[in-house]
Amino acid sequence: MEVVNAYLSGSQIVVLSRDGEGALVRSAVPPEYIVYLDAEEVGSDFARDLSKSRFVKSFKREGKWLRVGWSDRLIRDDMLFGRRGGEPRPSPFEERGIKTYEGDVHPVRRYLTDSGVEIQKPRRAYFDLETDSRVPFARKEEMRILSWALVAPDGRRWSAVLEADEDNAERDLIWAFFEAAGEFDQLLAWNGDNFDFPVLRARIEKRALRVDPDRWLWLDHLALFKRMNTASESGDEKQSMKLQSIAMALLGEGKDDFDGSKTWQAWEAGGASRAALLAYNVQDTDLLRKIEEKTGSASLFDTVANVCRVFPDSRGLNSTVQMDGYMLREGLVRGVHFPTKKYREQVEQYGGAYVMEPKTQGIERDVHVCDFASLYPSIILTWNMSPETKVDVAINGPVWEGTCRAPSTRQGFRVGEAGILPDALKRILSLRKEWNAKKADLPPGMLEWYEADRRSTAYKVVANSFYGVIGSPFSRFFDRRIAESVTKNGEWLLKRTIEEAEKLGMVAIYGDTDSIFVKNATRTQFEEFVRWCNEDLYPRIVAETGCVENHIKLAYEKQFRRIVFTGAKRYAGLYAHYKGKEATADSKPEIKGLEYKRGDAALLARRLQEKVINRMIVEGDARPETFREILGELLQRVLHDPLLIEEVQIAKAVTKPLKEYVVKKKMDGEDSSSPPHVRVAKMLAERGAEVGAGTRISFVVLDGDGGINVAIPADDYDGTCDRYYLWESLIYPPTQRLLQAAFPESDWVSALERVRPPKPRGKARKAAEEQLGLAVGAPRGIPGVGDPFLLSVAEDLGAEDVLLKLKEVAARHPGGRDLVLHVCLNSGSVAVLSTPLKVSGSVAFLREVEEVFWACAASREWEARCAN
DNA sequence: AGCTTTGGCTAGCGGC
DNA sequence: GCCGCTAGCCAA
Repeated sequence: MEVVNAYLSGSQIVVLSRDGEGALVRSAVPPEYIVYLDAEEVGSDFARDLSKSRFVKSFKREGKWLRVGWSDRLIRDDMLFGRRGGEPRPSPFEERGIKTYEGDVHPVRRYLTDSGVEIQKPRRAYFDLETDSRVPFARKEEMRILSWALVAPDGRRWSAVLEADEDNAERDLIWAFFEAAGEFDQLLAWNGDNFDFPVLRARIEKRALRVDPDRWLWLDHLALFKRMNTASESGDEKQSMKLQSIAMALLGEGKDDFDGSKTWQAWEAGGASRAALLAYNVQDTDLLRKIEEKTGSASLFDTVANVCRVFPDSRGLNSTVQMDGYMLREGLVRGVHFPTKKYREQVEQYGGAYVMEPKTQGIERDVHVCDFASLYPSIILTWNMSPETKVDVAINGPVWEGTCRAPSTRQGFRVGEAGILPDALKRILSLRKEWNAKKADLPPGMLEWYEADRRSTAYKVVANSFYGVIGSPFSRFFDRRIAESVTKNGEWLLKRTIEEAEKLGMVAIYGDTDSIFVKNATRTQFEEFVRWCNEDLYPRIVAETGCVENHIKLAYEKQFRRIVFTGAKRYAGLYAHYKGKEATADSKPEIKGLEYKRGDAALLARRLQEKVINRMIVEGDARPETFREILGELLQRVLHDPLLIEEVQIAKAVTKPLKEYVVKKKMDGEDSSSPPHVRVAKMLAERGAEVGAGTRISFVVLDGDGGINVAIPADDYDGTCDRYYLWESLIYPPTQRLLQAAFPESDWVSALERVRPPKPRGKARKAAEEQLGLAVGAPRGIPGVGDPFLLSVAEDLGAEDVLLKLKEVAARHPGGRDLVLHVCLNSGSVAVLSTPLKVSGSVAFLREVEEVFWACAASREWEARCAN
């Protein structure tokens, strides 16, 4: 039997499936709250008590197991977790020291597992809601839906707009949506988990619509995209997760001039304006269809869901859920059950992989790289790691008969019969092979070819998630000892391999988790080394730890013609060949970890790094002058030219609700500052923007000169920012580190590191301050209302020029009239004093003033330096 | 409420 | 200027 959805509804599980004609068929099964117990552990007396208990609805012996069904969920919670009332107390099983198995498993999961039904491919549709922009998400119960659009994969589309600002009209609108959605099983919306889905549920309730939303599989397209699209080239693609940005990067379309924050106004205006709202709504929804057409993520996920026997909705995206689905069935078939999942307090971390600190000097040439094929899965297979094969063994001395021992953790495992985890892994990997073979037999591009390709990828996804799930304290399969044995065996294999390479005169300059970078070897020597490792070394050393199978395999992956490291996990290199295929003249460099790859680096920083990498790594230019020239040119631009917001902003996500950012108290009792992106996030939230966990905050630093940086939302950018900060903190350091690593003998520090002219001090400052009647040490940073504000004092700047420019700025600024600006000329010194009336309005003005001032200072400074 | 892991780098803040 | 700490992102 095949099932497209199943959910608890009242006192039954509603099961939906599509028949041969595609019609939706409903059936119902009773929900079961089951716990498995080890019969021997329970003993006959307690077993009899249980079987007679009024809380127990079903009682069955299944081999060594007792299968006990509770009368309902509350009884289950009470019996297993001691959850009734407020006071936690030990459960009857805990009191007797009896382990329970799978007691937490949800009735729908239980039904899917026990019945062995197949998960059908759902009929998919995409949708998007437009809602009243005046209402924040927090009050979604009052958030009127203005329009909706629904698009099918074949391009058919439905949409509707609110007729009147009345409850009945909205009721009709929502009703029409569910009528259109009726022929589909799975509904996707961008960021649906955090917006469209909860809004729709809230409005169904508010308008008392007789619709059961559980009848559909709700899948957040953004969450799907994030999970499935892991490959990304540069930081450019990580700037924004907004639908329009992703569509732009992926499809080259999507930018719409409609202002999403003004939906209410658009609707209220009626006529063409309301039509534009709906058109925008439909167009956005169609982007989802196009994104899927391009990526195939949802199709792949359908396949993963089918393999794991989970439903393809947002919940099913979680690895723990997928593994639960796969393994519970696997266990049932083999007569194995897994522990009940309980809430866990934070648990201690375990040790992970080995990362070598790069041992390089400048740009290295001809570096060979090998890596282990699927290292963690092959370790689990080789050492037969599984909860039920785990066994205590002697820590020292010979390995016991019938067991193997992880060399670092000294954890033992029985060998011979495959454990349930390795067995499942083996099946998954062999299925992957099968589908790969089928794929190879089919003409590429055929429907069946795509399906085979997705199957193969789906099995790979599941196999790769095994280790992570074993290491997760939130998973049923969590086993710290096994997880640590996996990582530490990896370390052991990596270090043993390095040792052997170095015995042969090669030099390992870097390695991370499963890879080794080697120099002082020819291609043939390295090939030979890898072959020897596979044929001789691994079978031998693995057998010495008691293993009876060896799945460890090393592969010669690539050779770098040139490569430079700035530290662990950070490098840029150019291939000589990749898997034996020679690089061509237009081969792109491989860049890892550098700011170029990071979504939280300023665009100017990424572009500079890219340019320098291309020059020194791709083109092989090794003259420091080349780079000094590039740097000098950019510095001039950064200090003097107009800069676009995209070039200067930084974007960072807040990872939790704003309230949860703990504000520490300083020694003086004052609150300490949050990170800049959090401060800006709070500003935006105050203005009414939706800022939740995961929201990316784009901001610009106006003043990064000591103390706490002054940052503003990118939307407030008016062309002014702290250009010295921009250069000294954001743009130059990433490239400086790269150049320092590549050309260690050159000096990349003194000349360009500090470009901010020194603040005047001593006599010049004092004179100006006296002249202005200011106390020494006037307030820094953004002043409060009415505070006198000493911006800067400097010597010998061509004071007349400065004054002229300042007047221009004052005249241009709308709030200039309210701002008292004093410019003091005193024997060649200039001081600017301002009394802002309203901080928010005056900040930009003040910054512009300061900008002018320092620009003059900087050009002097720069000229002086160039002359030297 | 639900959650795949650990290792490493960098920036910002506060305290000395 | 250094160090401890938080935070975010990336490599594997």
